[in-house]
Amino acid sequence: MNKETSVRLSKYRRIIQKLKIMGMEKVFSNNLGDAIGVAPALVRKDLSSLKIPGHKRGGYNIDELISEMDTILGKNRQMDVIVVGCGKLGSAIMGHRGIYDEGIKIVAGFDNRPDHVAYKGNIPIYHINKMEDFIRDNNIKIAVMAVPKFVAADIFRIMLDCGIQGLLNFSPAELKDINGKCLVNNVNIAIMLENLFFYLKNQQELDSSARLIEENNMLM
Amino acid sequence: MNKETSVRLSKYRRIIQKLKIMGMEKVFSNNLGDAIGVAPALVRKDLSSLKIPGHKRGGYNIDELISEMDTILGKNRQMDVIVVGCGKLGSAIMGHRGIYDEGIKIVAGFDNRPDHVAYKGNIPIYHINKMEDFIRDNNIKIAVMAVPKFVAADIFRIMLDCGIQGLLNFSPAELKDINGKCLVNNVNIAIMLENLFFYLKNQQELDSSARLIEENNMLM
DNA sequence: TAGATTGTTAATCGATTAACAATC
DNA sequence: TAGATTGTTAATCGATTAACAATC
Repeated sequence: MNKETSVRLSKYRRIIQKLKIMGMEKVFSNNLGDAIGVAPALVRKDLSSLKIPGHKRGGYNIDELISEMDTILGKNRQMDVIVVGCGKLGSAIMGHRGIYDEGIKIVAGFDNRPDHVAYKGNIPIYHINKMEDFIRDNNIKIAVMAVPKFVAADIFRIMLDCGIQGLLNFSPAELKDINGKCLVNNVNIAIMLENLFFYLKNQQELDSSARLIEENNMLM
Repeated sequence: MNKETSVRLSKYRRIIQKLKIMGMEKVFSNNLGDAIGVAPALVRKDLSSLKIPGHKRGGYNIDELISEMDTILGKNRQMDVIVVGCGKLGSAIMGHRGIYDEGIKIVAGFDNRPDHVAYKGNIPIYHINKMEDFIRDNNIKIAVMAVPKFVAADIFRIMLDCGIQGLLNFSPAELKDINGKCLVNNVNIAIMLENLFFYLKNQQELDSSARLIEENNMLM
């Protein structure tokens, strides 16, 4: 299963959950396809690759679907993460409502000045030099990083050493594990904004040339 | 140009900038290809689609490249954005170093309680009901949203009305402009973390079955 | 039964890469 | 000149979709 497929599954799950809350009991591949904007055939393919059976003419049973998916996706296990770097951004993430709602638990924060962090809440904050032991002792697999650019690579190296396998990186440094043991999701806010500007600029150019063509056509 | 291409161009630009700082004067398609992990042919295709000429045997001139790209990508224009929702996350974004470094300027923040926001800095904070006029008066095209889930859709609608064309959305609501006038980048931290867990779980499964196959092979 | 929907195979599509002539 | 690199065309690849037999 590739990353795209995994993301699609998570979308299906979210939609099915909503349908269940609405009181529905079954769902068809075309419902799910419409909802996330893919062909029904792809939905069927995804589900059949997970060995989740549908019923000819009867679609997929929602309860069955949820329980199968939760098992396969590990959603009913504990999802513990740590936040490394508890400045403004790290603190904001620690208090982020959406994470809590999704059933993910932030079990600790780490900072080089644990007494000075902005975050006030129930998550313990430790000194960064406690991180390595904590990760090993608590078998943490996934971390969020929100540290200044110049320390990001060093901290990442330590994380790799103690077996972190997934990282959501908000620091402006582009991180990558060349050994492929750790999947990194770089969330570079500045680059994302820049890309919006780039894309927009380009669209405008396309628009204006489209307009020109349109005008030319009208002359002909 | 599609979004992927636009993202690639922005990566080229970043690398070229670094090469320039290192004192280099030219670069070849295979250098850029290696750096971002694509075939040199794709680099040449991208650049030639922008009408940036290379020199047979001489590669691409770095100064030429930067100035062409900056013009085409609009990097030398002013890049003004607003931040809507100045809670912890919005405030953190307003003070984010990476955005400043990239030359993007956050010109205003908006909140329903402008007197209570955590952010302390030089960016003016206005009441959310001033947003519409501000966007129109200052011709703002791109916004960052960091509001609670339940108000996201309403605020988005107002933004669309006053012509916002790009949105970086940190609220947990999945936003989309059905008319395609506004490109939305949904950054859902919880979903990103969840996907890391999903992907990881799946990898482990694959790993363990790979190990089984491996072991079986050794027996044969 | 007729109609609807799954599960799967073959066709399509778009994006990337390989290959190579042009040429510096 | 020989060698290297671009610019572009054709081939490849992977992912998505269309189509359809199976069957409830």
